[in-house]
Amino acid sequence: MSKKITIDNIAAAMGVSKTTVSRTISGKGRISAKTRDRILSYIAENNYNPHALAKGLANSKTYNIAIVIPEEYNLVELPFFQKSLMGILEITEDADYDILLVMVKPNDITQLIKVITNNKVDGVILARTYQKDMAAEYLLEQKIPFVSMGSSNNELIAQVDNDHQTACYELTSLLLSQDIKRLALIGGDESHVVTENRYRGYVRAHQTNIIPLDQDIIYLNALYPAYIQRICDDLLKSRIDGIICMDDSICTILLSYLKSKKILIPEDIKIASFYHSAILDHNIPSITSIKFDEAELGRAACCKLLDILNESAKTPMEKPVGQLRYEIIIRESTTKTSS
Amino acid sequence: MSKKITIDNIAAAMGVSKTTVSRTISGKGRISAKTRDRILSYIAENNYNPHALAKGLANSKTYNIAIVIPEEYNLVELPFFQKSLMGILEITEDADYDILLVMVKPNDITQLIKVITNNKVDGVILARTYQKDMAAEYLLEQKIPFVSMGSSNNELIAQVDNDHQTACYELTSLLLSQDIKRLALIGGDESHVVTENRYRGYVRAHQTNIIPLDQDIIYLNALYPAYIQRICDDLLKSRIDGIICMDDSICTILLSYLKSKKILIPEDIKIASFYHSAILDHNIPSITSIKFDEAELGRAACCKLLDILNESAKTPMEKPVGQLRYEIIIRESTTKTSS
DNA sequence: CTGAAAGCGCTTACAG
DNA sequence: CTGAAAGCGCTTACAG
Repeated sequence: MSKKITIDNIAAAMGVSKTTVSRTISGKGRISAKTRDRILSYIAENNYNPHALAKGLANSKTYNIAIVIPEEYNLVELPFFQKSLMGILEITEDADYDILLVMVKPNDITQLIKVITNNKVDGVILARTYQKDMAAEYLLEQKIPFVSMGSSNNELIAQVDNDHQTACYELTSLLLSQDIKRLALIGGDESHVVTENRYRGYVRAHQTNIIPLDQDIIYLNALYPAYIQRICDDLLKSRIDGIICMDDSICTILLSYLKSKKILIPEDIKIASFYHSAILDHNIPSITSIKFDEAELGRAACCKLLDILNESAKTPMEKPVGQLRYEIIIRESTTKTSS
Repeated sequence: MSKKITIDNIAAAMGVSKTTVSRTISGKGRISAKTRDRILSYIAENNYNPHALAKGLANSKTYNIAIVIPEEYNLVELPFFQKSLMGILEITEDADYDILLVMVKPNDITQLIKVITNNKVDGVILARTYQKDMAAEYLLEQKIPFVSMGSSNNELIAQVDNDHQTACYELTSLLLSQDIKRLALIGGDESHVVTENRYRGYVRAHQTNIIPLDQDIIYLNALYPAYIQRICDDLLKSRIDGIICMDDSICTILLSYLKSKKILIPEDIKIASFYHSAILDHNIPSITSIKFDEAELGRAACCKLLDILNESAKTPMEKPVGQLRYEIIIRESTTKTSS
């Protein structure tokens, strides 16, 4: 189309200085209503758009936010990432910021460092937190504003999260109170803070319900199908009544394996899981699970970061994010059989 | 940490002009080996990193690529998007570019326009193509380099795709040759180019196998569960032998409904689908499906765009992307029952 | 209310 | 081989 129009062009066409043009655009400083309106209408007609780079260079901002995602999302089909990302995008739609995607590996945050040292972003959202989190440490050290989705043990880190501990507490209590006394737990990566939180909820529920905890039916780091199957073999020998899976990926593998072993659910064993995903809900029998609003989590994280970024300049309006809720969806897999 | 170091600082410290520093960094123009090495080692020690914005402003590049994803990914749990995104990120890791995420709605590409007019990106990857594609038309008109993942009917558009037509042709032929003569087809959004391509493969397979086509057992635009169930009711009356689903989302809904109707698979009806996802593979019975390498698709798209972006400057090296293959995974849902 | 000028950090003809 | 200078498009004290 027509040539890219700049603030200089406008100034020349209007017979004013570019200072004036810049000011009417930014709304800073007093401009006579008359010249302002003239300039504004000229801008509208010739549909001028500021050059983000130049603007950014002048006030050392990039108007970009990085979302850091672990490479492991490559392997699993969990919709968590996609849904929370959509929530983040909803927020940035109306903000001045755009989203830059950065992928990091377990012990390799070079991509994040690259993006930070090249000054490509103003702030960062961490899509997952680890007990010992290289990315978080680096950002803290560099004094880059960031918020993490998922809890961190470090209080210096701005964070948003669903209450996984209470969620797991409630789910566990619910099952224990249904006469499922020997309730196993299979969890994922122990280095994830979220794994620890769920574990704690499970423990707490046993204490409250005065049911002894059996460490032999608690398995963490169940990351590979083969290991999950071995766990399953062990559990079958342990005469358990039920199993809580910490995510739908674990649960899916478990379900296939149990079916191959002709174990009936819920007759022989009750099953419950985290994440109310399609794969669990369409399963026969459908699986009791905890449902989080991932998009809401993304929205909350993004709002929080925007608040931090604007804090210095504008009034710290700290939009209260509200408690992020969850829901326990009861399905066939934990329902008493009518026999 | 230490203050951000600039080209000016280096020049001062080294007693040379910033021209010289800039040149040794970019490698353009002749510099004496001696001063070059001095500067280079100084840079390494004080770990200097160029300011991307300033660099970009000077040579009017942003070093960003936009990935445009449709909002509808919000609704479905298809791992397609996530996997192809990971492929794209793999490529940009070693390139100078970063990935900016842009979400568009069916009839609203304002976010894309915003990113383009604000000069935030140098090129674009379209994650989905439509028969009439607002985004593609806009980019063509603005002369922004872009490539689409998925086929387009417009030859002016750089595109990468799996061969969905041949894939559907082969799958259909395979089933027809197994004595599944009345083979229904349930497809998604007709405005997607990919839907048309699969449909054509289905038709072509009937012609080749000299089996009459029955339009009454072909359903497109099966976008909502309720509609899919109604289709299913119709099909059950039509005495069909098998059904091909154009995606795993449709297939999942179909499977639940068929189970609720006590229809046995594969005994009563054979089922096959596109997308070899966990949900179909873990289903009992497991579902025959076509497997694509989504990460490879992302990689190919990204390489192609990088080629286009570099074409003007460097030598057009047009890395040949190679045919993107697919695989038909035969599972229980189409296997002859031994009765 | 308005403008001339310097500056953000880099690049690149042009002239030695 | 090297440098002074102008420029990318915007912002913002400073001075009217």
